[in-house]
Amino acid sequence: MAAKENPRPGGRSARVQASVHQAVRELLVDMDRADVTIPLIAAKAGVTPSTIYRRWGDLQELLADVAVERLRPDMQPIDTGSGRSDLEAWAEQYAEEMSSGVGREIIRDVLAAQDNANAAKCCAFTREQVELLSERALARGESFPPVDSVMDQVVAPIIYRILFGDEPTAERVRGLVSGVMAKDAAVTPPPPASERKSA
Amino acid sequence: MAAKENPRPGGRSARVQASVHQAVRELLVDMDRADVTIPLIAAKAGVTPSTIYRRWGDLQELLADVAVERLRPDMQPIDTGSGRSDLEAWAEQYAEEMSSGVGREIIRDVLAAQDNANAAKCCAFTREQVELLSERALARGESFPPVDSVMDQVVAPIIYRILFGDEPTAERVRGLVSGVMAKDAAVTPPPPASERKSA
DNA sequence: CCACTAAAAGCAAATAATTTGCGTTAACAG
DNA sequence: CTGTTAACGCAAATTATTTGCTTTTAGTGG
Repeated sequence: MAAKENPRPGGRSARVQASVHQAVRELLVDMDRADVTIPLIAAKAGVTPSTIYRRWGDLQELLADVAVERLRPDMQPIDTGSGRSDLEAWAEQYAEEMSSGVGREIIRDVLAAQDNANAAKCCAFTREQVELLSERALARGESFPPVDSVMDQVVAPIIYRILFGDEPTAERVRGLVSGVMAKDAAVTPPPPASERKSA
Repeated sequence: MAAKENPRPGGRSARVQASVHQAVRELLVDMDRADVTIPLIAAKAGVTPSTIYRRWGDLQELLADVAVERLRPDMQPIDTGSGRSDLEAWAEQYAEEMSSGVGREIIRDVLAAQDNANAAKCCAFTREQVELLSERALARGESFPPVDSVMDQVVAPIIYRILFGDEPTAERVRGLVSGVMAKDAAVTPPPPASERKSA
């Protein structure tokens, strides 16, 4: 049971949550993850440890809660003109962010928690980004592989390699993209095309 | 720093390790993971807690150490007659084992540890199995996709889905296999073929 | 605007886990 | 067989976690 979304969204409760989250983020900047403890976080956030224990349960849940926020995409994928190069650009940036030291730790924090709601959420964030790319491409009248295929054949391999100790290079990422474009573009040829203007 | 491979393989040290591992496995059978503690394990294993702390560092490392052993393949992939159906059979079984409750927990334990040597090891186990399938197929004179492709396009999506909260169905697994066979079989057409008999 | 209610926070005592110093055991080398 | 040292056991010291109770305060209805 991680922190609920909005048990009491007003005032104090929200302030405590924000303060604790910020304390965690700040501590993680210049400390090893293994040295971060709940009493430490509590002291820095100006709350009592029992508040954190009652609300988050344990350190892993708290870290997962903080981590998932950092995984929330902060901007739209850049528009490069074509679906394929949009996907390439997005995937390369995604791989780079995720394979950085910070990225790896964030992923690990999300996955280490008992509660996998956070993991699902983080996966959903990624999927939304891919859906956005897809919609953009289809709106242009281009073909684009099914979102599931992109998740399976581009996102999954990137994350798998990161988790299991290997770093995906930009070149390899391009290879993944090229694989999914080659295979599934044929499966989904220009569908409805433009659906609002030329009706 | 997880337990070293063989710091002093003889007698006592090995006995302690075996005893601790077994205690962990037994406890995990009928307890929630969140309730398993090091003092508990120590008591069951008949060692003092400080021994465990000194050797493994913390609970997560110990769990990861135990988990990776359970991930070691215990048998050869079954031989069904063709590379494709071998891969299909293997992948389905792999997906099933990994997506069971136990399987998920094991994967999580491996990934949650700071030390990612265990994760790498577990990935290597899987890769070895795939390599075995590949060698078998090539020895038969069949084509078979590159091992990396299978890891990226079959293994990675299975694990990704499991980790992020979604269960890969047998049908989907077959789809993944069929994807990798279709795409990469062409890239690797019957190579050396049979290399020992007809030379 | 003023109670009322209950969720969330604070505080402090009790319990449990972790760390650490030091003496002991036992694997391995010579 | 003896010396050396890694690994273990024990127990005290430290630190983290849980818990009962009190206080604060957001949300609600008079």
